[in-house]
Amino acid sequence: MRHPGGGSTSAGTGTPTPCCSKIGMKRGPWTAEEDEVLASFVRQEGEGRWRTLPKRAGLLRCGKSCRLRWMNYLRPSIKRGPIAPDEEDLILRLHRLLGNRWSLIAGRIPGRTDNEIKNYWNTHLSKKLIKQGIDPRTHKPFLTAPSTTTQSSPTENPNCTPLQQPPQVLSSGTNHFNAGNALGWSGQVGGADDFFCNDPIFDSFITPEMFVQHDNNAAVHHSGSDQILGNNRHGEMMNDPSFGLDGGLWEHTFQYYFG
DNA sequence: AACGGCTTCAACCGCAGGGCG
DNA sequence: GCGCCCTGCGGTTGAAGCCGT
Repeated sequence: MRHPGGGSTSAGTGTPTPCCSKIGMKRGPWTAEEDEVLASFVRQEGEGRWRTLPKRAGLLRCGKSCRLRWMNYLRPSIKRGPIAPDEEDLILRLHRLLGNRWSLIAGRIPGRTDNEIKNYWNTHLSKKLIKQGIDPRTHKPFLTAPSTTTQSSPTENPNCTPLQQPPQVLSSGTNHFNAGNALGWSGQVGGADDFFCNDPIFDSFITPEMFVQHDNNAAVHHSGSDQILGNNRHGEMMNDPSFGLDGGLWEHTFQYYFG
């Protein structure tokens, strides 16, 4: 979409970037024909080897673009349609827990992609929180409310107490979560009700069974290169060192909340 | 109907991390 | 240990669509 038909260059250098740098490489929105070629090829050959996939599939796209298109649009498990209220609620709570770790949040919401959730957050939820006088980065009330007219109660849920220390994972540039940071933060939460706001909807999503299921998924989907469909992200999460069983965030969270 | 501002979201960019020789 | 390659992630961009005038 961006710079359709143009080539990308490294910032300020004028040298082509490795991706999409070849002359004749197509950019911008995908056509239905390209979608069909990519989808049928991935169904046949499986995911992976994205770098060489365009050549093998006969697509004039870079591997990165193919991967993104598949992950965010063509995967059969992708759920279409608007974000449901319960999904929105879950996103809010997971974001408070995880910060801008969109892929992890998406891993907890079946059929939704990290890109979709990221977009939804930036276009809807962050604005909604700001309207309510809540800092979307910290999930705490603004010290000085941005708007005096629409100011509501400090939290959207009366049962929900703002966290005493939110995940400080927001910085400029690429942002990789720090497990120790997360643990330190979770360790300072006043209690289980603070952590998950004593919310039945959240409880219904985050259950002990989910962790068992995701662990199993991890074992299955990381057994080979054919990491297909949404469950891969769940497995990825459980394989994330930050979330590993040896003192990882989810382990601590699980024990903390479920005893 | 035409126009301009605003919003949405698909797609791209740059970087980090893991695997491998 | 080092460098290369590949994949995945989060941030950013801008075309397309929406909406008010």
